[in-house]
Amino acid sequence: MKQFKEYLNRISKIEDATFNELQKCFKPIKLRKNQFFAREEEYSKQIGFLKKGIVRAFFLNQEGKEYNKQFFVAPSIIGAYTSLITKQPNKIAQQALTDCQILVADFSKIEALYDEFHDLERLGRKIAEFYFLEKEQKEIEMALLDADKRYLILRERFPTIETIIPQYYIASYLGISPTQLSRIRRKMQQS
Amino acid sequence: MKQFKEYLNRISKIEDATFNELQKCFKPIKLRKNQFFAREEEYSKQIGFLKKGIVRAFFLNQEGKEYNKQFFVAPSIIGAYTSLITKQPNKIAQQALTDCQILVADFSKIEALYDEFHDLERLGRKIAEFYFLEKEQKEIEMALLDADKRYLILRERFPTIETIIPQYYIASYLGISPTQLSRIRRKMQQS
DNA sequence: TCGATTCATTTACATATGTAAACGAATCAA
DNA sequence: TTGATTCGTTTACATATGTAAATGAATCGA
Repeated sequence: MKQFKEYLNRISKIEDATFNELQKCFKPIKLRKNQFFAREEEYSKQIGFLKKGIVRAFFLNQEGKEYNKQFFVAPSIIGAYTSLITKQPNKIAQQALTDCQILVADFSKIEALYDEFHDLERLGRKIAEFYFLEKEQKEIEMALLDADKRYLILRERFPTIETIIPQYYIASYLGISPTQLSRIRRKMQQS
Repeated sequence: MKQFKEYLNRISKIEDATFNELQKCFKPIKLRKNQFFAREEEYSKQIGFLKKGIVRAFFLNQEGKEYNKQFFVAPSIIGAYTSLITKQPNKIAQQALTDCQILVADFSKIEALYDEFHDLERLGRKIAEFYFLEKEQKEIEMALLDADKRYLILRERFPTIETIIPQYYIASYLGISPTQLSRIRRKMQQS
């Protein structure tokens, strides 16, 4: 729990009393590689704090092909945020890419605490803002940079990720085919 | 101000006392077509409520070519949100595409009110969440749909927009060249 | 009214990228 | 150890899309 508290505190100061209430909502679980934290079509109820491991978020197009939207590398908050907020069916699956340790809570319980603890509401605001910033950052990268550069950025940001997950996941994250990623990798080796 | 209050109330209930304090921060301004609400490289200070008109958000790539990121159609909140949150220089310009009526406030004044008014903090959270949802929606559209379908969606969402702004702005929003948009339009006329 | 400007379209061409299939290396399980 | 499986790469080919330039229509200002 210490790791969790520090993680939250770095986002927004949280009082001890607040964290005490908050932590009561969370329980540790383990996820094996390839198990799911959130599934498509379900109404998501749970939010998690990823203590250890890597999780991918992905969705499927009409032909059933996967598009990897995001990688969560611990420490990170995970969960089908959009489904939790909108109470609509989840479009985005989240799956463990490695064995994971996670603290899990019912999101409704946390929402119920917002009324009582203003600093928790503030934390919620900061997290939403942070999610927004991440999205905008990716939007700009997708619009401004070609796949070569996005690949380099990904490798800088998560140097270990390539040793852990297959190339075709990375290609999908970059929005290109595995063939194209292979071409990019070859070109980069030559120079 | 009524329109503004109703707009906010639809996002999150706001008490009269809170709104009274809040509205003191805002002043009406007008923007002529092509004038800027936010500029690149500046440290943004102001947030706005767009009462009337259309504003585009865009940024430039290395060659100085514009990419239209978003269209704000009244009623809407505008402002360089990322710069306001991070206090970093703004990367995204916002420019009036039509004559506009806007309520403007110093963002720092609003942030100062967060401490006092819990319901305002909640509103801030909801707005951040809403921004996030919008971004995720666009991310999914960009990843899953080809330009043809994204074009149709844009036309459904803003039926008037094509009569107001040039095609090459729309092409840029869709992430394609004007040539390609023209090809798509021709194909759609034929069928 | 007339010339200039803006803008959508079109054409020709080059290129980037996807798809499908084959191949081979590495890994894994029996 | 061996056969199967997974996965990255490569090849061949088709196609989508960008760029550059020309054209023509519409609009605007003097």
